[in-house]
Amino acid sequence: MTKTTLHSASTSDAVVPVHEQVYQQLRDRILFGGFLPGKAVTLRGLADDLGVSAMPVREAVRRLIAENALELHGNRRVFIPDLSEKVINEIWSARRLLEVELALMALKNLSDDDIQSLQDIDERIDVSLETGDVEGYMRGNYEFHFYLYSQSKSEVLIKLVRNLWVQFGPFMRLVYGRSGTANLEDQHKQALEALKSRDQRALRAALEADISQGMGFIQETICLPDKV
Amino acid sequence: MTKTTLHSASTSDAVVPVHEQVYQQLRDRILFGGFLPGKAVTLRGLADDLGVSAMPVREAVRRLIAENALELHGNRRVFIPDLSEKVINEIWSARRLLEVELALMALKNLSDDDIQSLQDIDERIDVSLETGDVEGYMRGNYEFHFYLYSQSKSEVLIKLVRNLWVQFGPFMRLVYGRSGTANLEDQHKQALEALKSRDQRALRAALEADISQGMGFIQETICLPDKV
DNA sequence: GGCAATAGTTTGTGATCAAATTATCTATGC
DNA sequence: GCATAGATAATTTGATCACAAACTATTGCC
Repeated sequence: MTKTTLHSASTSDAVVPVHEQVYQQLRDRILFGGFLPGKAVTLRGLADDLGVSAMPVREAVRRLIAENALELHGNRRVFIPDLSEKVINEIWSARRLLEVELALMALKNLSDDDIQSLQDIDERIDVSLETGDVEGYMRGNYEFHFYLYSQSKSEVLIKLVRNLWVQFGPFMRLVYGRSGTANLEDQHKQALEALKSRDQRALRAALEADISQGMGFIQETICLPDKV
Repeated sequence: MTKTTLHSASTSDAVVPVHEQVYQQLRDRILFGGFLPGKAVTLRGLADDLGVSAMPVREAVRRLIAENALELHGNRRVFIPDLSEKVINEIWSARRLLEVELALMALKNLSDDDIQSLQDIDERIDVSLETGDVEGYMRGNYEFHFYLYSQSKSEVLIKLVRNLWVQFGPFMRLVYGRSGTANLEDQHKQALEALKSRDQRALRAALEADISQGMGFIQETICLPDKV
């Protein structure tokens, strides 16, 4: 058990509430595979884990439930969602719909500096892939996609997409934890080429391939009967 | 096969927690125009208003903030969002993207009984339009759309769309409160015709017209300089 | 008379506590 | 040996309180 201590930053004058810090930490852990799908969490357990009282955890958890990052069952217990194949397919098509749209919108606003930034992120992803750093890869992948999407300047759509990402986050870790990062093809290279040449059709194809790779892996893992 | 199962199927006598009831009431008020855009709400105020303590309100409000139905400012105060024209346009295009997709998916599963149910809802909408019952119209409109979308069986997309509706709910009331329901054309008639004839193209056109009418009204109202 | 400092009020935040609910463990009967 | 019922432990839920930040209105000063 890792006990993390939350302390207010002494240098920053902006006081960020504890429930906000708890929210960020929990969302990060969910997004990047800190929890296993289907596992139950308790308020007191999380509170002890994070070194805070139960109250801020309550608010953060309530928020994460609303964002589909956590699931509240009829028993009043909170779970990491264990998605069915059907739901995975729904997320898959929703991602295709929304993220392609976001990427195309972003392409219009994208500067050369932005492309360079994306390339930098992608190089860090390559390093993570080589060293087998699963969490590093997941963080890099998230950063790559949302850096691109942020250039669309469409905060509304971005929030919806983030809503999807927190749902399959725990599964991504499962997939990579099982099959490793070795046989992962970096689909971002083609996306970068499409961005450089301002090719909408190629960008759409690259993104759909990238999404299909990720969600396809998840779908295969779901169908396996064995559990960890 | 003996008596009752202990742990799983005890949903019959489901006791609904107070924070859940508060959430539903507040969401309804937001969806159907019970609050004005830009207005601040207070936890104690809402608690007194609903006749409950502050704690359940805190949880419900935190949840609504996560769903973009309420807005948490840096002052830590909670507001009904006052959307800019830019955000309205983002919601507009997001609605077009998602709701057309949902309607087309629903069309595949739609039975004749479903179409009859939609027609019944639409007749109630007509009554509301004639009597100038703004809230009745808004509830009927919501019911019509989400009955249709529910037949898509895509819970994930539906949640995303509901996330959009709570955002423009307060503005709809502003629009209809200002211009009345008299000059509202019922766009659902064309949608119903398209559903009956299973015409995808016509359905898309009808839905886009319906969405454009609503969001167009909002956009016009936004641009007006006067405030209530 | 206008502006800034200040006191009083309001409000969100976090902690603590009691009651209700659910899960887990244990013992008992068949 | 297995299932069921009761007892115990763990957890959520809702209420209350203390505190700090923010807002309002007043007062005092130039």
